[in-house]
Amino acid sequence: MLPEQKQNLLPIGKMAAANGVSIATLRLYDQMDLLKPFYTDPDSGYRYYDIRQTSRLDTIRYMRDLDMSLSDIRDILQKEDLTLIEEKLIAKDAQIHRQMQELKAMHDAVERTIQSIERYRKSPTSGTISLEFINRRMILYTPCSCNFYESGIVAYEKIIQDLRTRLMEMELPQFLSYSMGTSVRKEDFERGELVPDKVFIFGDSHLKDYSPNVCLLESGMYACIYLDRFDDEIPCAARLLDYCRENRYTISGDYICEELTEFNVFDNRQRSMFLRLQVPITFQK
Amino acid sequence: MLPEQKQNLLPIGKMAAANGVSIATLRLYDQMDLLKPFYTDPDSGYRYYDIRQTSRLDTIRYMRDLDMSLSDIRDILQKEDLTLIEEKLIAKDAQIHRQMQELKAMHDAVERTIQSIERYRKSPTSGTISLEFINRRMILYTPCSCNFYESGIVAYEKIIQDLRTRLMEMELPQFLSYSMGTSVRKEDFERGELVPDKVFIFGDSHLKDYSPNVCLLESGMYACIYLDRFDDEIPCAARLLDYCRENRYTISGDYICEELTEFNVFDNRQRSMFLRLQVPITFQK
DNA sequence: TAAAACTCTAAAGTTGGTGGAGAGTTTTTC
DNA sequence: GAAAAACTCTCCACCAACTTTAGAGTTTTA
Repeated sequence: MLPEQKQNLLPIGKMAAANGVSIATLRLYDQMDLLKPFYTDPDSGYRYYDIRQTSRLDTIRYMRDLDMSLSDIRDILQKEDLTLIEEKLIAKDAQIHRQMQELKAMHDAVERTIQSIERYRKSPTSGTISLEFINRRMILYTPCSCNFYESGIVAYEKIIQDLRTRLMEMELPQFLSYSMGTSVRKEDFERGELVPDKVFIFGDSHLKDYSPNVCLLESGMYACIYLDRFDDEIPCAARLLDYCRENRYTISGDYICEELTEFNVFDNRQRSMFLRLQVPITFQK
Repeated sequence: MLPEQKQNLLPIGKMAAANGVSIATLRLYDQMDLLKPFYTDPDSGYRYYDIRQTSRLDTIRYMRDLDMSLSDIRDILQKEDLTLIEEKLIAKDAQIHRQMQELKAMHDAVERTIQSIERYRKSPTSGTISLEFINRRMILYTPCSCNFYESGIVAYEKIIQDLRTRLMEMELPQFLSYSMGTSVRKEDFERGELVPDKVFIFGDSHLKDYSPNVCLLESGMYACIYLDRFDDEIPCAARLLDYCRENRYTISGDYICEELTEFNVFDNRQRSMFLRLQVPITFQK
């Protein structure tokens, strides 16, 4: 090829710079038959592009930005079929929609986690008793067949495992960003016996669609006590019961142990967590 | 290790099933020091996990779902620093925000492209003259120093190249999904001389923030003629001018040649495009 | 004509996995 | 207690869409 014929042709570096892609990318596209240089010098192997090839490169980059695979793009470009392109674009649009929903869910999960870290940081010292208004909450539970207060942590973990599979079946992931809890029936708690009734996770509005094993905890005033070790639960629950009696509060529902994990960073859950034991109460008139 | 000590330990397959990950993934996490099995048999090399390690795995999966890299996750888990985790999460949240905006932009671009394909499909036959109301449009332009009607397509391509780099500098990608155009000043057009004034792309509302070289085309009635080849522009423009004169329309602004590319699938832009030549007009009272 | 700038090919690295081969180990079944 | 089934081991190759590097050759500029 004569030099004057090359005047409208761009060597690979110029072509790359003009289009904001790397030289290696252009070589890859050549190799993959996506964009062949207008002319390749048979002696030196140098690639020369026609300026007008930028429009095809545009198309490729456009589709790549839309996250289509190179082989898909090659197929589309080879077929030169407008209907096919339109179909792919419509499918892409649907996919973008889904991705946006996923991102929204991710955002919610991150927000929840950040809030829970904040909460952990500002949690009261162990032993603090408080009276709080707590909003309505949705829970997803597993009924408790064994008494893990007696049979130990391993039994508890097994039940959690059950909850976990339940969650996985629902395709409701991000187990982490929900906090967990256990409940004891009002009657048992009032007798001073911690017999576990349910193990559950607190969910958000997503949860309400999945009906089985989901229930509502009513909003209301709760007597609460904070602690930072599982081992202290039984004595603290007793203190809470005493507190309610001293103040003549009427216990109006089940006892709940809410497990606020800081962030499950460590291999054992024992460290870096705190618990908020709570009973709903009403006041005697 | 004695068999009874293994009773609370899960071999890799059970652990994988319980957490909805693959065996290979667990092995990878082991290798990458993300999650070491609680016990590894020194003879057989078999991995045994403690049930409680699921919480760490949760954390890893959570961060993976948030698209963090394994090495980032390892660093976070090693540091065990709550502040660091929170920082990362906040950064992640910001990134999710950006991604959502990107997706929005992608969606818009896809919509635009689909519309332009529809439009191409339903375009009138070449030579059709029409009177249309056209809405206000924003354009990003490059002033035209040379007359490509005379000096040919290569000069035109060079100007487009200039526009392209301008767009790239603005980090406004997806050149493809905007249609292009050229304009001729009213006075020149009325004299029947096509002297190019600007080369531009039509943008949407994004564009208005970037002030230099952006301008507005007012809404109004336009006399238009459709054609499907660049070569026909000059005679068609002449026909359009005649048409305006015959009907005693007053030309109220610059002549515009709008290049509606179907989709830049092919190496040369010539094929599969159509043009809409247009002049804004007012009616004599 | 030399130096600088550019380009070539080929191979390896990147990330977060998946899949397979061939060997060894545990558990189940008879 | 033996055989069969199920499980697990390591090591290696593979995926996409590049990026990076090495070592050699080519073109442009001074």
